[in-house]
Amino acid sequence: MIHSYSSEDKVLLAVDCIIFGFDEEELKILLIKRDFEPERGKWSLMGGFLKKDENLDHAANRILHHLTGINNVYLEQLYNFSKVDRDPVERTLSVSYFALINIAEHNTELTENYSAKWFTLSEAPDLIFDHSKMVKHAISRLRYRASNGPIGFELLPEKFTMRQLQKLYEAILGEELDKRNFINKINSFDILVKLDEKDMSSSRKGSFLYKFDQEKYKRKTDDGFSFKL
Amino acid sequence: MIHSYSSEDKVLLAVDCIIFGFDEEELKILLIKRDFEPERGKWSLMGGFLKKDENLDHAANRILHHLTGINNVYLEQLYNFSKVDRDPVERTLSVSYFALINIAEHNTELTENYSAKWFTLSEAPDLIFDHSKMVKHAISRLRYRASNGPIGFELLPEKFTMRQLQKLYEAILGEELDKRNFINKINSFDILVKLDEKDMSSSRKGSFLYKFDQEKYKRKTDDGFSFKL
DNA sequence: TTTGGAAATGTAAAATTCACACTTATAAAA
DNA sequence: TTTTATAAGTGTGAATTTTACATTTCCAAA
Repeated sequence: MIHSYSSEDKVLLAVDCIIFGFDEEELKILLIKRDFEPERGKWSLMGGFLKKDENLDHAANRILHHLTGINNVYLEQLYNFSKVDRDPVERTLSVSYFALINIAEHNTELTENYSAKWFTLSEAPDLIFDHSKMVKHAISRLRYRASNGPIGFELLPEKFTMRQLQKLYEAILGEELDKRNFINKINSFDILVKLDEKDMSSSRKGSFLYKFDQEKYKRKTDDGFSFKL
Repeated sequence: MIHSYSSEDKVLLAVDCIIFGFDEEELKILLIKRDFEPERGKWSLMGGFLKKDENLDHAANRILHHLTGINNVYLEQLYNFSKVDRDPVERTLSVSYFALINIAEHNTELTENYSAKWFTLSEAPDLIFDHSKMVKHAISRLRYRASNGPIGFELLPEKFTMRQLQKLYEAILGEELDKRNFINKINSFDILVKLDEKDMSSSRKGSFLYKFDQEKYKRKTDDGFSFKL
C-alpha cells in the first residue's frame, strides 16, 4: 500500500459562484468589486479557494454564506475551468457553481463589506479572467433547468402569486409567456398549494397566493417523473 | 501585484474517463484492471493526474490516447467529484470525462498492456472509489445527449446503415425504437448523406450506407438549431 | 353605485409524437 | 430459371401536446 502520490503536480482549486437573485422584475446577479489583487477595482464573481478538508459543495456554501449570510441555498456545480493561464498570478483551476437566492433575505451589511452589487444581466460589467464566460454558461444552465421543470422558488418569497412566478420564469427565459398556458403548465406539475389568502397589493380583485409544496415535488422527482415546461 | 496565493491549500486533481464503445450490438465501457496500488487487482476507470502545464481537456485526451492510441475523440467534461476521503491514499479530486470511441479503431496492444477490457453495462464489475457513480452519471449524460439530438457517430464505422445507427441509439437509450419513426426523425435532422453503395452483409436485399455530414451538422448547430429525438 | 384594472378562465387549431403492416429487392437454393 | 427466404424500405391515421387567442369576474376606491 502506498501513502502518497508524491510525484504528481498539485494545483490550486477555486470555486466561483454565479449568484442569481430576482427583484420581482428582473433576474440579477451579484458581483463583487475587488479590493484585493490581482485586478483590484474590477468586478468579479464571488469566489474562494477549496480547502483541503472540505468538498466542493461545502466550499461553495461557505463562500456564499460569507457574502450573503445565507445558508442552505440552491447550489449546483457547473463546470471546471482549467485554461493554464486563466489566472495570471498562479495556476488556478476554478469550479463554477450557480446559486439562487432571495434578494430580500440576504445580509446587506456583508454584501456592502465586499462592495458587492446586484446587476441585471444586460447591465453587468465585464468581469475578470474567464468569469464572463462562467456567467454565460450559468445562464444557459439556469434556462435549461427552467424550461425543463420547476426551479427558482428560492428566488421568490415563501408565498407568491402566479403572476410573480410567471414574471420569474419570463425573467429567466428572457421571453414573454402566455398567462393561461403558463398557469396550465404549472398546475399540471401539481407542486403548488393554493392558499386561501390573497395578495391585494397589485389589484382591486386581489390574486391568490400559492406556496411551493416540497413534499409533492420530492415525491414526483423521486418517481423519476420528468417535468417539461 | 501579488505573485502567488501562497497560503492556500493545493490539491491533486485527477481526470477519469468513462470510455464508451459499441460493437454493433451493445454499448460497452472500457475498464482497466489495476496492477498498481491502491486497490491493485480491482477494476477502475482509466485515469491520470492533471499536470501543471495542461488543461483538463488536454489531460483527458492524453489519458485516452495512452490507453487506446486514439486522438481527437469525442470528449465531454462531466463533473468534479470531491468528497474528502474518496481516495484513501491522499486527498484527490477527480474530474470525470466521457469519451466515445469506435471499438474497432483502438490499439489492442495498448489496452492489453493496461489489462483493459470492454464490458457491457450490465456485466461491468464494481469499481474502485466512486468510479461506479461516475459511470452512472456518464450514462445518464450520454442518454440525455442521445435523446436530444444526434450523437455517437464516433461509435460507428465511417459508413453505416440506418439499422446500425438505430441499434446504436437503442443501445444507448436502453429501449427499442420503431424503425419508421426512427428513420423519419433522423432524416428530419438532415445531417446524413445517403451513399449509393450498399452493405450486403446483413440481407439479400442489401441496405444503403450513409455517412455523417460534418458540414451540415455544424451549420445546424451554429444556427442555434435544437435537435430533439 | 359606478368604475377601473388586474385576475381568472376554456377552447379550437396546429404541430408533434406515436402506433402500426405491407411491399420490395436481392442472393441463395432448388 | 424459378422459387424462396430475409431484412430493407416505406406512409398513414390516431393520440397527444403545444400554441394562440378574448371575455368575464371580482373587488377596492371613487
